[in-house]
Amino acid sequence: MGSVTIKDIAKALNLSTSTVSRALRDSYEISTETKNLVVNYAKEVNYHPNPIALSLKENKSWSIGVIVPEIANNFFSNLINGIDEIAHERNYHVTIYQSKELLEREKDAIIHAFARKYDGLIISLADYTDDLGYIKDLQDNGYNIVFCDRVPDSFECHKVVASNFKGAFEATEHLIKNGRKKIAHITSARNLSTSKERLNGYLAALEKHGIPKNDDLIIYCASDSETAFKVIKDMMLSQNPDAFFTASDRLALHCYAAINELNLKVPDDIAFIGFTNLKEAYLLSPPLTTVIQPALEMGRTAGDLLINLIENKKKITGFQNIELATTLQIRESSS
Amino acid sequence: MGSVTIKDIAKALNLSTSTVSRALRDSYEISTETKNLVVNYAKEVNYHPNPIALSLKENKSWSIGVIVPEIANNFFSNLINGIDEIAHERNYHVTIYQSKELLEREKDAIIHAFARKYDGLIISLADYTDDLGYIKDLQDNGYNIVFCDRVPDSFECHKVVASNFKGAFEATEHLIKNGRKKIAHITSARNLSTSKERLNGYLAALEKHGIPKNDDLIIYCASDSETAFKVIKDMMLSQNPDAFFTASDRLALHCYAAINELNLKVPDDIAFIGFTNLKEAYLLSPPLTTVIQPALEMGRTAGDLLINLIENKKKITGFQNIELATTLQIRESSS
DNA sequence: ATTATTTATGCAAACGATTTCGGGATCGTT
DNA sequence: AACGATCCCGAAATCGTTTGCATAAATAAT
Repeated sequence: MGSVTIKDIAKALNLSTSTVSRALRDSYEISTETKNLVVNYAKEVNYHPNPIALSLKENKSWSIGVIVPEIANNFFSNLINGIDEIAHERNYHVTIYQSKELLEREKDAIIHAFARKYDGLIISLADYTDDLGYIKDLQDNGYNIVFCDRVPDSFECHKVVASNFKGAFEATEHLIKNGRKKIAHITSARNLSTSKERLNGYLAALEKHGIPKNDDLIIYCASDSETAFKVIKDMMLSQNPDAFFTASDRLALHCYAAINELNLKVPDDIAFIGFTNLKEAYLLSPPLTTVIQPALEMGRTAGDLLINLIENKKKITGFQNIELATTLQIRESSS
Repeated sequence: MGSVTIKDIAKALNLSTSTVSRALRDSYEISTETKNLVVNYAKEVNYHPNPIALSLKENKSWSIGVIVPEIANNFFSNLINGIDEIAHERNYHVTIYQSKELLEREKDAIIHAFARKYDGLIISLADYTDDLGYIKDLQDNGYNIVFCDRVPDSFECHKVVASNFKGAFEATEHLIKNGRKKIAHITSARNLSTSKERLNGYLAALEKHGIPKNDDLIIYCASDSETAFKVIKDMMLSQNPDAFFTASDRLALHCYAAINELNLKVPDDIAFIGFTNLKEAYLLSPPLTTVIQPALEMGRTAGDLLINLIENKKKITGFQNIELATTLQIRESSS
């Protein structure tokens, strides 16, 4: 509870706090004798400098914040793992916030991180985030922010993303080449950068192969998971597509569940590709073909970029815009 | 960047910092006129009090730390969700640490949390944690710690756990009642409280039904995932059990993979029960029977307990020891 | 022997906020 | 008119640390 302070040491050793402080930081102005005295005593009483006092003084916390919609999601937890690895290597601590897809919580988190003097922030935006003005203000004020995965498109910023367009394009084309003609696309909230790009990739593949766009085959399922399952099932019944391309972990599971419930056979009745990082994709029945995002690597990249920005404000000019390749992992669900 | 401070407001309004502070905290000593003046101006310039300064003064951070072995794990991320919900309700922030099953990182995290004046800590211990002395010291010093899931057994402390013994007992008995005679148990590191209790539950069920213990059917697979798969496969080949009871999410997946690779049929060749919180358990083929831990509720309980301890040091006497019921979710893998 | 220089240390301000104490107005009561 | 009460407000200490400046003692240079 009552930790030892520099003042306690000073009193015990009959020195001033300044001397103690300098001795501990190995300043040249302190005699070796005194230094040893102080250092040994500090070790003995298990002294640790109070990081809060340091933060107050230095206006720096050696911590970065990470805001994701949801932790219990393979993609995001791997992303966090990547960030965490780098942060740990470079002596930073990570504080994780969950927005739960709620603007209110996202904003709270950002304000908290800023107020707490976190040295920077990595953000993956919530579903319906529209008012990004206050984030831009922060950024314009010199606060270090790196966006990751779900990024804003209304202003310039540092971004680390997966090749969503290309990934979606390849997945769709793979389905087409396997003879599928009526490919449904289940995606997340329409304003998300990831949704848009994946949709565009999907559409581009259709167009390339002369398949007309069919709006009935595209549905947006935002964060409300309860209705997602129902909506997907309804659309299967009404439209009877011969393939599915889903845009997230969450949606892939809902689709699988819907398919199960309707007793459809994959891939005979319907082919299936997810845009997921599910650890269990290969154990599903049949094993799920999926566009894999390099979540860990994205996290590492974003973490590295952010810390470079923090330590290095001068050298990096212009906004970084890093895209990492996805890979199409073909399994049985799409053949 | 340069946030507005109370000093800035005082200067701008020609008041003292004390007056500004009091006005913002709605003190009775300040005239409504002045209050309005200050409050409006503060809003206008977007003033937020510096939580670091507050922490320094109050020796309180309104934050709690959570240490788990791994975030990318359904059980732990749900646990965290529970903690997060309660913390949010009660105006605390949560900082998550991953120990990665490493003592070194666990210790770092604890020291960091303590130094940062986090108001308390929820810990789920790493694999091989043996030296718990320094944690006990902290606890004896009055630092608030609640252990959750993986708890120490060498000293008294606040605990929130699942009914591991009972859950394992019921699962094993269920297998026995379905005619299985040679039931293997795959579990985690032997020193973990959860491993011990689940093993005991398994053994108790065997004993009750007159099945002798067979050490060849029990294997410990600690955090090293790469060998786990191989070890499990070897044991299947050499021992040819007719059922599996695994003690964690991670191990359940390795087992499923091993079964797949050996082309065994579940449940005809081998029955299977996991002790898991896999979201996808019902989509595996066949759907996985599992002992479900109330992860979210455990998190909420631990969070609540911790915050009660923090705010309320007097009233709670003695160490709390809370056990929450597991439920056996029967699906096709065990019939 | 006197002055200059080095060596080792202490004092005090600063970071941003709260809070104890005290004091100057203003008002009412007698 | 005098006294007490009430109402507003400011000065200063405090939390733990760092750091510019001052100072004392010891040594070196003249």
